[in-house]
Amino acid sequence: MDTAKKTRLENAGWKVSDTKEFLGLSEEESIYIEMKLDMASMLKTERVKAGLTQKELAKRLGTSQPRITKMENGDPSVTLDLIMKGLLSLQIRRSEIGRALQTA
Amino acid sequence: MDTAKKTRLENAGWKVSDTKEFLGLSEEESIYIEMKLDMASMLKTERVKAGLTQKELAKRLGTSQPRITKMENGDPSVTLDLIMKGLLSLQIRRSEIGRALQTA
DNA sequence: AACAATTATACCAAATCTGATATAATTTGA
DNA sequence: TCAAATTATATCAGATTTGGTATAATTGTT
Repeated sequence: MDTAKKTRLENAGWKVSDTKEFLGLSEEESIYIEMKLDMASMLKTERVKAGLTQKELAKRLGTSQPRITKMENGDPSVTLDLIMKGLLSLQIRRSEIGRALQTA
Repeated sequence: MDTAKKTRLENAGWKVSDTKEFLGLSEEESIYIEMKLDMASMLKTERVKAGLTQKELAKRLGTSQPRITKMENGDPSVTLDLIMKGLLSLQIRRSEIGRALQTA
């Protein structure tokens, strides 16, 4: 089941409650995905806070701008590893990451 | 990161970037690796605490016992994603993971 | 010591992830 | 509005990660 279908349903007026219920994921799977999505949006927040464009962050990380888009949007083709490296390249401290994970 | 540590990591299978990049990114790289190693040993600690063998955890996670070994020992061929999934499969809460990241 | 149970190492094919490129869509500013 | 800047989508080859299997090493028990 894919994102396109979810979007289609939503555009048709369906209110899809949450990722877990929709995809029929296990509890662990959904927590994992939410963790990743939260870290992804943290990356975007912090990049903007730092006044950088995706292109600039891409250069700093040694990757391409399109990949930054994927990272920030929680694309499934992006690992938590890559997102963490992105956060660290923005000088976000490990303690901040931990706190975000804890409270999010 | 000093040369001894770099050598130690390389001998353990970690590929540390070349000198130029090494100078610029060493801090982030080492924090990332330490994060992963800490999560890895947390996985081992929690598995043992739960009274499970690697084989049992492997079955629960849908993988093989040898991969659990790699996960617990922080083998470079294991992503943070996989380690997180392991922790979650042990019913470790996200908040605990966050706290561990924060304080470790 | 001998045996069983557990953990670690080596290797592989298949699946997934990555950076790159091209280009489309959107946002921003004059 | 219009052009420039920024962000998003599509595609792909190469690299990395994955689960599986075989087996070696270690640990624990009698």
